Formats: sequence, structure tokens, C-alpha cells
Amino acid sequence: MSDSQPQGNETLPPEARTLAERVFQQLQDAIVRGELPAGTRITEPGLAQAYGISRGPLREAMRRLEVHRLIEREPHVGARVVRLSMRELLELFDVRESLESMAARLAARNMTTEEVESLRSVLGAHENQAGLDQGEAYYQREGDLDFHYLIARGSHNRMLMNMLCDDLYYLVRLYRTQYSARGARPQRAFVEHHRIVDAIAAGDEELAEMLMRRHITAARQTVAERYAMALDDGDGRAPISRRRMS
Amino acid sequence: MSDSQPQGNETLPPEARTLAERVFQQLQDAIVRGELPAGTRITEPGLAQAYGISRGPLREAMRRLEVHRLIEREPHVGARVVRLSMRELLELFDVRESLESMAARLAARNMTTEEVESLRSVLGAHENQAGLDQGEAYYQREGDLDFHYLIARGSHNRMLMNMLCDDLYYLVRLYRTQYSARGARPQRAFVEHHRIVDAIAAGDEELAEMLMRRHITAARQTVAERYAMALDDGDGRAPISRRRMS
DNA sequence: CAATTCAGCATTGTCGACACAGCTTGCATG
DNA sequence: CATGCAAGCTGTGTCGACAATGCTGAATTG
Repeated sequence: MSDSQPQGNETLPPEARTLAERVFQQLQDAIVRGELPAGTRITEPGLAQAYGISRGPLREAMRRLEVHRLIEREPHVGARVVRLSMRELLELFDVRESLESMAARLAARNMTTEEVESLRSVLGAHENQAGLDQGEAYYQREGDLDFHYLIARGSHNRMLMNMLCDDLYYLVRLYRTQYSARGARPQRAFVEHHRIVDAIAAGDEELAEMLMRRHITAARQTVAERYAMALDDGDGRAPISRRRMS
Repeated sequence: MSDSQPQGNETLPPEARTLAERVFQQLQDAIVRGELPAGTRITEPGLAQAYGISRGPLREAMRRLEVHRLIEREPHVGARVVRLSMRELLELFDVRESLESMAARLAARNMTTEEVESLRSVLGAHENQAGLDQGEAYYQREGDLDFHYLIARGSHNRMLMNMLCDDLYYLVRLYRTQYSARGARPQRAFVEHHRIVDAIAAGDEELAEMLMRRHITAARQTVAERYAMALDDGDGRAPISRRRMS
């Protein structure tokens, strides 16, 4: 896997920027990977000592995490890693449906042939991977997001791209670790991905938009049905698997 | 107990508790109002002294402004109030179209009768206001956003609501001050607003979504045509690049 | 024995100060 | 006279310390 790390920011100064920036990305990664489980209480002195920095940059990093909805803060009380409830997860799907269908429409309008080609190559790589151990599709977890990343970038809408890549997709990854959700229905997703790419390549905006909308709606449906019996509390908390990352 | 009137010290300001929060809101307001014009260079000691606080809380407020896309920061260089280019403005319209059409759909599904009623009352107030001095519709500038705010809230989708109310609508207000855009086509907008409310009241999700989409598309079209002769670069490059102040 | 109050502590909020980077300016030199 | 270089200055990045607030726990009292 080349980069499951999204290039959310615009330019490419990969190495040294500011300290707060690096800590922010490290924390972001640690959260979506599950190294910091949901509900973990984050104390500023603790993390500052853990990362070997002062509280100043760490506070700024936490501010950014808060705006990105990865941690929840309460004034004078503290911060905790977000615990995605089922309701918020379904809300996320609705927002994704709206944003990504627009991204698909714009991608069909603005994507260059090279971008379409790279999209096809990524899709082919995942297909081969899925052909090896079909059914499990472990790699599909990140591969699926690679696909959506490319379409978001292909929209050539910087604002839309930032919203999807910098905000929503981190929440998606967070959900997948918190619910330990393996990518369900891999073959169906593959077919849908192919059709979306075909529509984009053909420049059919309406079709691309509709297919993407159905794609995400179907995923939402699957998730909703899957957890329908497990948790029947519309507003309640999510039953997180309290497995530690060892 | 003490139900009558508690001490006026802290009634219920959920976010006015910390100093950084207040400064953030003050700065946010100052920017969208135009008191801090676009491109204004923001220096931390200057603003800190202006607001009578230290640099710590001000830095956190600036971080939040940065994430909300109201200021642009460059490491070791400084921060400036964003200058919305025409391209970014059109991008904003695309994002709004996608998000608000979904909000209208969800509002048609989830809005209570009380919410619909308040929506209608707001619309009626604006209509009377526009009846007084029709054509100018000064109030319509904020009134239009009131309308969209209520629909966003009516979606009962917290994530969608936060995205619209906390991020996009501030950018919309910022654009209106920067471009000194008076609300064009007021009567048409009124008609469209009424139809949207009717669709929402009727619970017609598809219709509400489509009408909202057309509503925003028409506004985008108007803006695009209006500035077509002033800056004519389609959607390739940003016509108003970030120029140096000097 | 239970409820309440108060003292102690941990953590967050805020502040002032130091270090480093980038820009400006003045001088020296070709 | 133009240009390169160096020194100063402005401003950001980072740090440690102090103050304020909320939580915890035990002791006391009805």
C-alpha cells in the first residue's frame, strides 16, 4: 500500500513544518488507527510529556482535532476521543452522500484523462487484491477510501476536496476502527466502483452523481441493517469493542 | 430553586466561558462584518493588545479561524483575512448546492410542525419587509441566511447543521461583505423560498431537494453572470489571486 | 447510616518571556 | 549606480509558571 496517508494539505513540505502541525497529524493518525481508543481521556500534561513537547503546541493541535470532530472538549473539564454513536454514523453517511455525489458529478466534468487512468489503475489493483482473498478484502478498507479520495480530488473543487479529505474521511476511518467494520459487500462495491468510473470517464455527470449516491446509500443501508439488532438505541452510545491495540 | 433570576454572573453561555472562545467569536464577527477587510495582515501582538488579552488565547482563536477558512496562515510568516476569489466563490456555491439540497430533503422528512411554522413566520416577516422597500431588500441579506439557517437546523442532522451554520454560512456572509453583494433577484428568491417551504411542509423530500438545488443553482448563475465581464476566466484559474497588500 | 460540606488535588486557562526565522535596511563594493 | 551582504528588527514558535476552576474524597452532622 503506497499511501493510506491522505495528502489533505495543499503543498508538499513533508518534513519539518511547525511542531504543533506534526503533533496534530500524529494525534490524528493515532486516533483513527485506534491507538487512542474512543473515550480516552486526554490530559494536556500527559500527552505533552508523552510527545516530549510543551503544552502550547499540544493545545493548538487539540484545538484543531476538536474542530475536526476527532476529540470532544468541555471547558475546564477535559477532552476525550470521540465516541461515534450510531446516530452520528448515519448522519455522516447522509453528509457523505450529498458531498460525494456532487464530487462525482464534478469529477465527470473536470477529471483529466490522466486522473481517470490513475483511478482505473487503483481500481484494478484492488480488484486483483480482492481476487486473491475475496470475501475478506482487508485491503479494501483503505482501498475503498483511496477510490473516494481520487474522486474527491478529481472534482477540482478545492473546498469540496478539503471537506472530504480533511474532515469526513478521517471520521470514516475512525468509524471503521471503532466499529472494527470490515468492508462488507466487497464484490458489489467493486461493481459499483467500476460503473462510477465508467460514468466519469464518459463525462456523464448525472449518471456519475446518481451512481455515487446509490453507492453510498447502499453502504449506509448495509450498516444500518447490520447494527439494527445490536443497538436499538437511537441516541445512545456505541458499543465499542474494547480491544486494545497491542 | 432560585428559579426566578439567578445571579447575572453566568446564566448559560455554553461557549462564552473561556476567553479564547469569546475572542474567536468577536474576530469571526469582525471579519464577516468587514471591520477587518480582506487581506488585512493580522499580527498576534497587535490583536492581543487591541483586545487586551495575551497571545495564548488569541493564538487559539486564530487557529480556529484558520480551520474555518476565515483567515489564511503561512508558517513563520503571518496570517491574513481571506480574500475570496471568484473561483472559490463558485466552489462555495457547489458545496452549498450539495449540502443544502440534502438539508432540504432531511428537513422535509424530519421537521416538526412548530419548526415549519417558525419558518413560515420568518418568511412572512421578510416578505413584509421587502414589501416596504421592494427592490433594495437590505434586510434580505441576513434574512435569506435566516431562512437557510432554519432549514439546516430542521434537517435534524447535527453534522450537516454544524457544517452549514458553523462553516459555510460564515463564508457566505464574508463573501457578501467582500463583494458588497446586495441581494439580487429578491422577488424570485421569495417565490422560491415559499415553494421550498411548501414542499417541506408537505413532506415531499424529492421536491424540496430539487427546489433547493435549483434555488442555489440560480443564485450561482446570477453571481457568475454578474461578474462574467469583470473577470472572465471560467473555472480555470482564480481571477482574484492572493495579491500582496504592499 | 446517609447526606452534606469542605478541603485538597488535578487539570485547564492564561500570562509573560525567550529563541528562531523572515523581512527590511543600510553599507560596502564591483 | 546597481548589487550583494550583513546587521537589526519585527513577529512567530515554544516554553515554563501562576491563577482559576472542577472533581474527589473524607470527615462531620442530622
